[in-house]
Amino acid sequence: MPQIYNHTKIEEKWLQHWEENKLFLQTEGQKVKDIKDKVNGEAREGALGYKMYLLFAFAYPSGQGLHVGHVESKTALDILARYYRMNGKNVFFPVGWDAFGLPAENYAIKTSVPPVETTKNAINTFRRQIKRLGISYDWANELATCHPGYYKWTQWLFLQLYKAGLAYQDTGMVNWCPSCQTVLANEQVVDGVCERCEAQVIQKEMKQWFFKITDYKDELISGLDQVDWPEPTKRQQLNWIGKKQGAEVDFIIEAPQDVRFNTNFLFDENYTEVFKAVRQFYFQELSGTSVYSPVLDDNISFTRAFWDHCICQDRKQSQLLYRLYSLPKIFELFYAENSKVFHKVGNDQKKRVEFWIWEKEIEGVQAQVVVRSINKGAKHLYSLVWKGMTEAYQSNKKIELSPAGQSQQRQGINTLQPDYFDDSIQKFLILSRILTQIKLKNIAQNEIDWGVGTRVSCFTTRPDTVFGVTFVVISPEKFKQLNLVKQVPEKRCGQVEQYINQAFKKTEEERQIGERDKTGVDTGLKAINPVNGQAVPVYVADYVLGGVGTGAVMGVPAHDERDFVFAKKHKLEIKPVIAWEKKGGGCGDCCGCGGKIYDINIWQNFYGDYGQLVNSGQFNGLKSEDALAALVEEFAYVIRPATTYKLRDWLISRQRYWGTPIPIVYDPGGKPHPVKEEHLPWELPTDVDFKPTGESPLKSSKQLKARTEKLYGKGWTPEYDTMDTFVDSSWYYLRYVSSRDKSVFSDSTALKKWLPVDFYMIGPEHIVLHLLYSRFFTKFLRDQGYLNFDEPFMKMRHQGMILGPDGKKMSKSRGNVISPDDVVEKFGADTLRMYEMFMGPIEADKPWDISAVSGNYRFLSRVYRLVQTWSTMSNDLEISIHEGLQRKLHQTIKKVSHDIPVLKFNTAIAAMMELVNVWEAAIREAGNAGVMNQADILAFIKILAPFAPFITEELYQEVAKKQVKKQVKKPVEQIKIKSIHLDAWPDWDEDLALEQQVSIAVQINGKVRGEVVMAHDQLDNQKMILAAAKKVETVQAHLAGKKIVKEIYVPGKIVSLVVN
RNA sequence: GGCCCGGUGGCGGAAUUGGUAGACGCACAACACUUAAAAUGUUGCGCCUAACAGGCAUGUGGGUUCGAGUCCCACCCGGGCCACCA
Repeated sequence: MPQIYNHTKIEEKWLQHWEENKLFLQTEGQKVKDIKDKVNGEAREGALGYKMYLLFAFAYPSGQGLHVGHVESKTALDILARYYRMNGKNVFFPVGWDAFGLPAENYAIKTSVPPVETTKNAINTFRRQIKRLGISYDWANELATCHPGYYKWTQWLFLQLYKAGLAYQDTGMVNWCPSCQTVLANEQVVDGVCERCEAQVIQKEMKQWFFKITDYKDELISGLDQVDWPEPTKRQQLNWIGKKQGAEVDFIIEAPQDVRFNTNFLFDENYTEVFKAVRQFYFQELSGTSVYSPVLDDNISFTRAFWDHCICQDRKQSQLLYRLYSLPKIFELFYAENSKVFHKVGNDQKKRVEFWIWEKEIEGVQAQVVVRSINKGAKHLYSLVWKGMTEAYQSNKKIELSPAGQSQQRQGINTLQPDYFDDSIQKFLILSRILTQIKLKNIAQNEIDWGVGTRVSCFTTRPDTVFGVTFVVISPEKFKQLNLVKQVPEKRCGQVEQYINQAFKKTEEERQIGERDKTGVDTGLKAINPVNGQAVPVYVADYVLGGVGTGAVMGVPAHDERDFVFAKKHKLEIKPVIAWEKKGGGCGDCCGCGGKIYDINIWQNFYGDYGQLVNSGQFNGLKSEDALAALVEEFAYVIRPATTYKLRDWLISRQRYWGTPIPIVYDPGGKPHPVKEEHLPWELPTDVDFKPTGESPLKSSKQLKARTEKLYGKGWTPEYDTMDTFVDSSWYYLRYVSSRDKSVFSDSTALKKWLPVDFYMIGPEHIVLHLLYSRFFTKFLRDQGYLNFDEPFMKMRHQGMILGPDGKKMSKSRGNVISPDDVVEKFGADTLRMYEMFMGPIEADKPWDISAVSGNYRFLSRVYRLVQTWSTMSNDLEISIHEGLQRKLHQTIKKVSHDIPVLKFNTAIAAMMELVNVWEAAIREAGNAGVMNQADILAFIKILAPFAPFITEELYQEVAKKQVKKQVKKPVEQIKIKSIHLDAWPDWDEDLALEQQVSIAVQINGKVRGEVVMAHDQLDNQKMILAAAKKVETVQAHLAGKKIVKEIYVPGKIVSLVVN
């Protein structure tokens, strides 16, 4: 029997043996094998049940092969897998490849080697390396995203989203990397340059596919309560979704005297009348007035009855709100030059009724106003109908409408149904919300110039500072959209237009991040602050972004840093409206009391703090937190609570070859149609030119075009873009459980058995997007009836990074990359695994230290030698059980059993090292190896097994065979022993694990001066212990001549004496 | 600028979550074995001090407590993510 630890021989032997015996395949083919749950070691940390789905972050098989960073996280998860298996859990531990992606394609561009080949080679390398490490993956369900058997279902998923209206096409400016020749997501642009190649990113307009992840924004927030994830990870998800609560405040932009009236204004002669109506609309009663409509050639009366419909209990809020939100839309239809008008005659209770229907598209929404005749001559406004909404209210019932663009049917609300307003203000608020969500072009656009009245909503998180508004800033985008340029006084017109054009160019070229200059231009327009009627200047400035909030900001320089800088630069008034409590006497900086004294010349951070309202009219003295409610109560028609989100829809189109083709075909008219399901997988063609041309490489494929025309008809063209690889990796954990299934994306029985994932190990680099997208897919598939859970990953932890020996991130360019192959060759996989687990906490970043590896190699060698010695000699030995060693063993089993589930592998290994130290000392003392019996030795090997699977298997087989040989007289070669990795985890004896003698430190005035040693069953005897403590010699020396003031005894821990 | 994570011997890191700081390993030193080296084993190893005894020590400064690496306040340093987000 060899005494020398030959790692290579041992590891290769067992690797082959396990492979041949299919040791770790929990599933065979697509069927999930049922394993009887063992009773032993039942759920030590509880709550996890008997199945255990362990998932390792989907890996991209790069050409360089595995590096030591992969080894750490894979080993950690492997230890869990082996531990849970030995504890009787049904473990599912699959592996697969996120195989689509840019590196293979870039390599193809350089060398013309097809990505299929490079990817295949890379996967083979990875597979070999991983197996060599002894990772106990279930290879039967291995998958790769670039395999048609997988991406068929990625495409199927796309089609499901498309059918549900959650995949849509839109044109927009996208980030374009001129070097990679592709569209980049915002998150792939770092400081204005491409994350991958560092080329300057430019903006380009393209038609793209989007997934409507924003539909799930609220559930993506609330779902986080269900999962056990690190808090910072949850916070990052929340940050990304970026839900902000605040308020929208409406400012009315008043055109100054020299405003240019449009000559072909429709209602020139009626201007005063319209003007009057609008004034009343905002500020007064409207009933009794009428509006002349040229198309109808008649007046429309806003009768008392009309308003009666609108009135409910709380007159102040409901009526004003209604007018505010519905009337601009009605007016717009009436006055729009290009609205269509239909005339219809119908019957209502046998009476002839005439209808006039105004129809116009307003921002993609077909809006209708129906007017019907009541009496001869008089016309009565009847209803408002909006086509294209997704929800509506009829009477008091909420009704779901089919998604926009899907149905040609008219949809809408009968806003004037009296019973709609029957009971509560709540419904009214809901209605207002719906109406405000339909973005309208400004009621004062183009031809109609009201003289008053462009309404600009400003989103703010600080409605409490609304009295401090001294200017309003509108983003260039919004300014253009509202057509406010037309209202700008002539002499400023050129300046404003120039600024806006410049701002757009700036976005096009690229936004310089470093430049924080608060440029802007005074438009000469004035906005009315609704709370105090003050007219403040309106600026256009590009520090306000079109896509954020409402694209317009109320400038409160006293309490917002950016507004402050802007005000200073443009010499605008700064008006503090928040007061803070002064700490201490408020004496300035003499005593560090932090007296908060406001100075409009310097910006200080605390200006942004909450406090008490001052200079705010009737709201003075109110706390910031209470201000919104009070403001809404008073100014409901111009201030309303509002919420904004940072999250945008997910742009999935990539102008790339090596990805999943988007399953869409276009008819000769250019209209998109989904590829029929029977044509899936919609295969990626092979006859493409990889060289970048600025267009999708698939355009060069004759195969693809021919296939499309053959299946769909002449003149039909395929979609040439492929999908973002995040799409592939957002559902792979569902496919694992039945990866070979050809009939369904994932087998429902298998899903029920294994999902959701119990433990997910993932690097911190995937925290935001991968998780967000995966959660979105899970929720979508649940809503489609395919899944019965809300969150895919129940528990998640992150592995840290292994840094190079220089303490820097490993990278090829730094030349500090460590290959696991070299380490495995020199020390073996067991040592590599042990070392990486021993380096420190799994979540921390740790530098690689090759000399430290030898410590673990030494440890394994010692273990090997010890067990071998014992095994060789045990026949001739008198076994005398060593009590200290027994106790240490059971303490170690306990410690390791507790540490593994919480991933504290480093301390578990330290504990085992201690045991071996004690063990060796005991042997030295006894003079021979007979200090442990066989059961104890096997128990130790077992707890080491998850960490070092090869050496433990070897030793276990040796020792166990010996035992069998004693019982049945057979040649050793014929004895078959079950693998250690399928055997049961050892139990510990709680009594033995308990420390018999406990040393209790004695402190005097907080300093340790001695200790008393107590038997563990005496620890509750406070009197005795205090007495003993005082008798300790070293303690006595410190007590001499002093008086004991206080005596404290913390059971089992410490005695603390206070003397004077 | 915002948010997050860290700061403990020469190094990687322990510390039952408020109870004897430095487990375990590396490196280092001395010794043993050896002609010698490697390997292996034994012993030592936070700093100050000749030493006993003691004193000082967990980024800095305060605080709470019988007792603080751990809790609170202020600050310094390093790393990561986001960034003109109203």
